[in-house]
Amino acid sequence: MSNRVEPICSVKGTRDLLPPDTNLWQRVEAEAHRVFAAYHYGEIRTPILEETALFARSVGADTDIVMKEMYTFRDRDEESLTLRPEATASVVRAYLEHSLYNQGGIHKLYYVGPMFRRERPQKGRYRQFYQIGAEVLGSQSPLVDVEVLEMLVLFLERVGIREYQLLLNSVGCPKCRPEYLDVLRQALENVKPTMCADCQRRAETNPLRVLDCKVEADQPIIEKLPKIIDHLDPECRQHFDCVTSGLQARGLAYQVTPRLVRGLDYYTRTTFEITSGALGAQNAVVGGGRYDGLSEMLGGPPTPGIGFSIGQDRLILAVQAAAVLKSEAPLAAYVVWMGEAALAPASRLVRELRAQGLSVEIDYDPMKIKKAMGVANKLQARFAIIIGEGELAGGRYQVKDMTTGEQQELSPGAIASFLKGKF
RNA sequence: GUGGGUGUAGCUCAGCUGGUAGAGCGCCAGACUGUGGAUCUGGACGUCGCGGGUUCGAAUCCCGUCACCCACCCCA
Repeated sequence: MSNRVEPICSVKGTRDLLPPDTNLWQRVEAEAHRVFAAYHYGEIRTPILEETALFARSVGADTDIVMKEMYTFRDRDEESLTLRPEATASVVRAYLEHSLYNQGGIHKLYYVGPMFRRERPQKGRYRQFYQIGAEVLGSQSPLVDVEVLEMLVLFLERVGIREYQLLLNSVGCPKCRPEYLDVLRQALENVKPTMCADCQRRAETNPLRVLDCKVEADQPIIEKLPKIIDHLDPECRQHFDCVTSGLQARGLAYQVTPRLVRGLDYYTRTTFEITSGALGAQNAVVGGGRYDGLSEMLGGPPTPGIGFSIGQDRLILAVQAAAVLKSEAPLAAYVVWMGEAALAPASRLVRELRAQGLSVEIDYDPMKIKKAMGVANKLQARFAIIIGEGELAGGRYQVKDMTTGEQQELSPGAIASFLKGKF
């Protein structure tokens, strides 16, 4: 008798991804590799662990992410390390660390991997979540913004996402944003008392967040508040206009959303978000924008940048809702053998087929044919290959099409090419 | 960090006002000893999340606790 031991579960907000779901994850990632490569992006892989200061300096010391959501700990030598809550800071850090700016030109990089934020989990929100993101460093052209969005839209359509909205805004730059904030604060002074409690608080702590309020009664008030896109300086205004006209020229639909305010400090000018229905409250699938000052914040030379990150967990939810891609990993054949004498030839055939890249399964425990055919069916094998005494004697194996029920005899050497013709 | 909901078989869930557990699906076996998907028959499987309390008796009532889910917040 064994003593009962406490089972160990995955920690809160983390989860195991299992087949067949992982097949869908792989296909989404494969599509990202294809699309991004077509736009001439190269993959970057940065450490998951970074010095804490990297995020404090880039994301912003008084953002929610840095203040209360990071997994931060002291290493054995007392250094403060953090599990990355996002990847843009790491990408820029790597860009500077390897002096890529000295190579001239622009750098287009993308990444896929896990991020960590210690929030209360809910639908589409996990403590370990996955992002697929891309960054362009070294260009301040608004047409790069347009191209980034074009690539994003192509990717989403490739994975079967149709119902989405591209929300677009500009948050100005360190020159014009403070001026806007003054205007906004002044405007809020008058209407603040009529707004919800949260907004009254936000009006003090973070006026931009007021714009994001979802309380119905506050909407008419918010409508009348000054919009940042009406207070951009000439350069920012021109940049924004170039982005919108560029999107129009390429037939990309967008919606200017004055309320769209990104939560990270490093954003400048263009910001955007892509939302999808069927996602619950956490409906942002993609967030991104321009961050022209980030390099300097991290001690590098002035280097404009723009990027986005896709919430892969949320994307998968949306893909599943759209039901275009399904989780499936087709099995080409299941090999049924009867009698000890058939096992070795069956194993040889399986090895040959697999070496040809065909997905093939075999069980090594003896089974009655009825049972074995049941297994072939359960595994959804496209073909069952039957090898028994008669087949060994005749040198030809039975190959049964499990979808039609048709069966034919083939010599062992002919099976591989026959199957390959079917896939 | 705050609120609400849910924890019963591998999965989805039923179990009324307390009398110590059920269905469907799945799984195993047989009907059908070299051919799956259909049907029928039989079978295995539960610390009723965990701990405590009330009670002759708790899956059921009470308290606590943990986990998951959803929402707030924030964001991907």
